[in-house]
Amino acid sequence: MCDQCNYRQILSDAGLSPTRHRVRVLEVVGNNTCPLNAQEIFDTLRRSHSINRVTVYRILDSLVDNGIIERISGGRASFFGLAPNAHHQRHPHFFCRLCGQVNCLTPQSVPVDVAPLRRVFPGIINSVEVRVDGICKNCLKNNA
Amino acid sequence: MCDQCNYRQILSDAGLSPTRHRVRVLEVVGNNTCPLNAQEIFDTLRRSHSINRVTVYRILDSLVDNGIIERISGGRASFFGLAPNAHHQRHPHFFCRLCGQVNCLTPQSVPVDVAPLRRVFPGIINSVEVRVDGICKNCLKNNA
DNA sequence: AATAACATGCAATTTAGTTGCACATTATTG
DNA sequence: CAATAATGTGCAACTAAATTGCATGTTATT
Repeated sequence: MCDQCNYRQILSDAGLSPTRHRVRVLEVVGNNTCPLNAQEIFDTLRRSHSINRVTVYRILDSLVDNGIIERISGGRASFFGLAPNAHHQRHPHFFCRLCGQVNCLTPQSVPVDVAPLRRVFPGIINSVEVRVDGICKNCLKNNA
Repeated sequence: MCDQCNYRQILSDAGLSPTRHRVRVLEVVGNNTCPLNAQEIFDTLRRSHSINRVTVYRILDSLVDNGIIERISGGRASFFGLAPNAHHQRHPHFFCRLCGQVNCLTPQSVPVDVAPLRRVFPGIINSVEVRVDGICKNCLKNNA
């Protein structure tokens, strides 16, 4: 979730022209409190605009490739949230295997230190995903 | 990779009868130096034995449910490796987005501390996955 | 205005995994 | 031991998620 990001600016800075669709996809991802999967993003967009499912997938791919958003794995689908940047610290995610929702955890909740790996790793490191799997509070209550 | 594990014993201890197929699936997963996906495990097995793809999926699911092996996400598929146990410390994995291989990193390379989360998390924590994405040494060389 | 480059839509396809049901094998009981 | 129950496996069909090829539309460059 971001109140400080200028999405058009972010796109332009990355060399992507701020087309209607790209801006809208980025708004949906950026304005949501938790990561969404491609279908949810598509469903949200189509409620108010005409857009194709494939276009959503392609835009999500390019936003990930440009480091604007990040892909988070959860169950069999990918979820998308704003990538770490000046306003957004990197943080881990929780995937509930019952309801399938992905939620953000605080950056402090699962501290990781990638520095040791960066010093010795002979390839390129693009991202580090920390994902906690289990059962969320709500599901625990509802299925008790 | 494990030289010290008695796979039949591990299965029995978990309450799973050590059928041919289960023992073989576990051998393939346990004897490999890096995690394999379901298709690779199936392809390896069918070279020497008659086995169905669905059976492989079902056995992998039950081994994961019983905490014998662990599921590691990489690209669009799941990969499988021995779960942490007496002989195998928990460790992070590296997913190369070019060749699609998953490799094990040393436990020390990306230290994580789940304790802070465990103290405050209101749900159930089943597993914590640390996955580094990027480009591996080989692909870096071959595509330079 | 012409052209090139990039973006989008649509249908078809692929990949990874799942389900339902029949048959086979193993375990349990009388 | 046979009878029965429980578990395991195979096969065909199905589903969800994502991708591809190609036509058309839009934007940028000369």
